[in-house]
Amino acid sequence: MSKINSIMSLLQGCNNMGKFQKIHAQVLLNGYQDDPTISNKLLSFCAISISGSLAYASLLFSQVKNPQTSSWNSMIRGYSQSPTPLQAVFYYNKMMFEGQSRPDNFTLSFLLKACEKAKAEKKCREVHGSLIRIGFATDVVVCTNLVRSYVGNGLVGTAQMVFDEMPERDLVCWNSMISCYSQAGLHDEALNIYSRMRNANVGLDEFTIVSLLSSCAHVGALNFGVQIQKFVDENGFMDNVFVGNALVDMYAKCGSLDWACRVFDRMQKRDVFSWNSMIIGLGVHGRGDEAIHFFRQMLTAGVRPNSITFIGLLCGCSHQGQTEEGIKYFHMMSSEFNLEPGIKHYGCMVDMFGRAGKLDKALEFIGNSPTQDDPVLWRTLLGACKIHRNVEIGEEAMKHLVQLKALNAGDCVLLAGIYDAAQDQQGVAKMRKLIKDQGIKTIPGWSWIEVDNSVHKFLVDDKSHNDSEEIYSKLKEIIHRATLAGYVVEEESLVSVPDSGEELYGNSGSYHSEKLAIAYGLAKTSERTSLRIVKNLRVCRDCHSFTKFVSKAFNREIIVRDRVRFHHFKHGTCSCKDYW
DNA sequence: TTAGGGTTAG
Repeated sequence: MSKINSIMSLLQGCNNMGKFQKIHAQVLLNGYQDDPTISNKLLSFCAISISGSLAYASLLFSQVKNPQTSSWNSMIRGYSQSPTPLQAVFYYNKMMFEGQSRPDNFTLSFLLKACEKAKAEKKCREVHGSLIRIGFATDVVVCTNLVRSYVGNGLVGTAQMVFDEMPERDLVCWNSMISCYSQAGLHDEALNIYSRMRNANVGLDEFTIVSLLSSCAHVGALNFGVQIQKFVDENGFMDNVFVGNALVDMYAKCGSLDWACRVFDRMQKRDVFSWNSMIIGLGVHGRGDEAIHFFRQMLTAGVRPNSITFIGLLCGCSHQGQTEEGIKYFHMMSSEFNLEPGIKHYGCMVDMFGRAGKLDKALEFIGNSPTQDDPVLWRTLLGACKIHRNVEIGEEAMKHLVQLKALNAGDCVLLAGIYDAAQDQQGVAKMRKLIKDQGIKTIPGWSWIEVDNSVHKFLVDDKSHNDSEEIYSKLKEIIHRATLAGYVVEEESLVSVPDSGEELYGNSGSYHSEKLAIAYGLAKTSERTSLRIVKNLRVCRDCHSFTKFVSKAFNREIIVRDRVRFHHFKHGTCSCKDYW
């Protein structure tokens, strides 16, 4: 074996910098440092392998005379994966400036990865221009990287355009587009891309399935999720832990905890994602004690919890009013698992004490949190003040929201409700004026329901649906039957913003989106079918009471997922026991 | 003998 070959084989087996430095010394001793094969190999080990060192790679690179494209690629690739991806852009600029070597398809792929990670939008556009000029606009891998880089920089529309113009799209490319939409929270779009993908005959694999299931989970598309599970079983994809986890999460988020459990039990291998999905699922369904039971099993199985596990646990304790347990797990995070509670864990605690009526304790937790500048904590407290009709602490929370310039219409509506309960009409008027004068934006409320594999979305007083007439006449019948069963309209807050088209609590005379979704569901599904509704805001008291009576009058189970938890309505009662 | 895709919170 020649000396060069023996050095190459030593490098092949190298797995730490100590060994590497010895090999490097041999290279220098034999004067092989300018051999392109050797120098490339040295560089790629330092720049790319897990046990390498980018600082050492930079040093080596500075000693290479006239580096070849592959050497530049090693540096650009190495930095694109590092915590300082902008350095990759720096090396690319240097490469172009020196002009000795030309970038190839690999250079551009690594560079686009760096632009995605570094949030270098301008550079991403520039690379787009370059790759067209150099002739890589037809390279499916380079273009897939371009699409991802645009999405990573928030330019979803441009990414879609690049995708649409690609002359050839393979399975990975389609999967990328779906996962980009799914990760950007654009779940309708992710599901729509899939229907286009089916026509393209590229097939689908585990990656496709995982992204699709994640989108199904977010929009509550249970029927579609069930179809995917059939496909999973037929193709033996259950062995894949990602697929199993995504199925568990989909069922839990679609309100089917029994099915989530069944999938969980069938899984050959479970990781922290599998356990977290179950714990969070149980927590948001208000089954905190079962979440704790799963947590104990998780520890017995030797799986280490992470900070998300504790969000699930604390959320479960909060919805079940178990403050003592909640405090225990909050402290356990740091004392037993070396996990520092983050702002979201403090948020769970504020919510937990707030719901339980321990408003002083909630206030104390905000004071102890890592930052008091988070509007979410104050908003949570304000919500609790609404439940417990506490004007003084409510005003305190409001004061902080104003100071943080984070006030929204929902906050004003909450405080108006608190004033209203205290029969302080001046306070109510003050809030109404605040919304109007400051032009505070409201979040449109909507609900959706999946019937026959398609999702139907409703806004407040929505008349845009094709079956609108039928929906409204059904709603009249439902209100009549619910009233016979004991339903009485609950007018809550007197705040309303006329003509805003927004859904605000107690906007008397109008129909909240979930009522329209329920009417559609009852009109279009057969008797005894459960209705599953997803809502982007919290359910108001009136709709909550309405849904209870509808479940009784029509003998239907109605499962509503609101912004923070699940409500299972059956025989006139709700699983949250009116504690929400 | 160098490239592109996946899950939990928010």
